[in-house]
Amino acid sequence: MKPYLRKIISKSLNQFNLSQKETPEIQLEKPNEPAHGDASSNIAMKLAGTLRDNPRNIAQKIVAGLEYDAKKVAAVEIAGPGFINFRYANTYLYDELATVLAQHSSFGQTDSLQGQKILLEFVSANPTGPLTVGHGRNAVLGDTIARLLEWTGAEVDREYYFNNAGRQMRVLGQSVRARYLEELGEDAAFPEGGYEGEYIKDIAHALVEEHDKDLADTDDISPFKEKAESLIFDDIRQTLERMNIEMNSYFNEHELYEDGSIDETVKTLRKKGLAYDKEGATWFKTTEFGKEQDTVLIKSSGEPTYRLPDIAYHANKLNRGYDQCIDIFGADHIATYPDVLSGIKVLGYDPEKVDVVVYQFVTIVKEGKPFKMSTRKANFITLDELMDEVGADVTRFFFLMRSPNTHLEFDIAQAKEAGEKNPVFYLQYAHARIHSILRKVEEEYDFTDDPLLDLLTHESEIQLIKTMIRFPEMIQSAAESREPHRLINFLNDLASDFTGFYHDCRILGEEKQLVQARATLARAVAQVLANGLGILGINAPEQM
RNA sequence: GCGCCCGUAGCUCAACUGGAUAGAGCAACGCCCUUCUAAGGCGUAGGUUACAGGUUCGACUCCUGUCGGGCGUACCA
Repeated sequence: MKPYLRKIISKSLNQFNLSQKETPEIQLEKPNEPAHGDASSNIAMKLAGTLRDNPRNIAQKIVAGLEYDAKKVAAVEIAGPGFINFRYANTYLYDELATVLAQHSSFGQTDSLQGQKILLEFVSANPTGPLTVGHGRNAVLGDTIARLLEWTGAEVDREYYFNNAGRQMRVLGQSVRARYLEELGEDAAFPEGGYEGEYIKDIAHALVEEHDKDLADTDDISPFKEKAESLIFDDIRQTLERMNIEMNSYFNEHELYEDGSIDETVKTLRKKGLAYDKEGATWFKTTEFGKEQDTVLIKSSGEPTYRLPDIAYHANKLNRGYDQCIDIFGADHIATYPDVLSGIKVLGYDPEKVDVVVYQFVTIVKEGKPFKMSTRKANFITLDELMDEVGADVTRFFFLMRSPNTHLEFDIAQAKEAGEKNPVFYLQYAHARIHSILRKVEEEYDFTDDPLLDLLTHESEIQLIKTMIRFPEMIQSAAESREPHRLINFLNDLASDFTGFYHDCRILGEEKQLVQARATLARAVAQVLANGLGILGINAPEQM
């Protein structure tokens, strides 16, 4: 509908003989006041400056020049300082309702990103411990954005990037070794800053079962490290699967060393004069890109910092032919990605193709107090524990409810009592309730003719249809802005409008044709709820 | 110190990216189950959108400053 309105407005604007430059973008929005119609344009106000005329006069002229199809638009009004308000015709609403049913499980899909290949990198937690509630926001956000992009036509690959070398993993190996020796009854000094979690003991135990005492005398920590990595990764994969997340690939940072791209990256940076040696380390001249200080790429120990492989990794991704690469980062990485963008630009790639979604931290509230998590200190709540308590649906919903850009407060106690009052149930309940009604309708009626949708004239029915048909537009905006919470807000509105309809309009027991029309409407709503919940990765049960 | 993000109802958060009278959910209070699921609905109360300026037809949204919180500013990831 909006494209149609834009078209007719644009046509009417021809009367002013505006140049390309003078023609503002025609914005249409849904007024929050129903009295202001179904769509509203501020175009007259935008033009007031260039046309040097009163906005209401301009609006008059635009409206006078509008040619529209009465089957789509019922009325056009001028209101307030110069808004042009459109009211949709019911025939248009019935057509759209029919479209929902015709497209069923694909209603809401668009082709705006058709042909685009996107690589979405997320989670990317190193295998040093189980996924915690802190990782949850990243995981769920990434997966849901991927789903949104798929609904707008893109082909999305989900990738998990990790690094199994370096100091962290060394300490992990040492921690496992200490627990291993401990279990064998030998004296073992636990490494300073080691990983204290119970899961380390489980790994050690597995090693004892597998190798008995054979590893006790070796100084090599790699068997400990490798076992830890493999068991922890098994656990991570399982957690992700439970959350309805499936990765297409796991990318080991190590590959970048093996294929020489790390060396290549440094070489190129040097050649461009953007990398140099100082005090035994290799530095990246980030001051050239507006940073206050240069940053270290390779430490004097010879070990690269994470920035270097990060740059090489992004080059690698773009090299694989993706039109766009999206990263999901926590706020703590905010300072690093400008360096990555600078780096790949130097390497000859288009930084515009890299998009970073930064989400703010999750504050865990436990027993009414903020709770600081640390994987190392074993101060954490795992995603598995959370899902044991509230299930995967609530877990996903909780992380998606809020804008990525705000701090998310996660109250453990509140999440636990979620069975009673969690908002996700409101959506699932509406869906289940519709199916319950539809089951009864099927039992009692046998329809042979097509439904007469124009019997749907009640205010609640019209309202419900209007909300429902905004679905594709919502997906579009949620995908573009990478803000899944918009979809949740929309589904809440839809469920709420359905409940209004449910109270105002009975289905069972009415005259047969009306039963059919209303059941058809209800079916369409259930379809949209199911599609929306599907994008969120949440179940849409037919019974609760 | 500097950079990024945030500050909206008692609490947790929305507000279609500059639109018309700032909305939900919890919590509080008062109603509504012989009618398709009360995991629901209706109503009441709750606000100087942190504060002070500015930009314009119009500001929660943009610009400047102040205060408060988070994150970063590492030869840690």
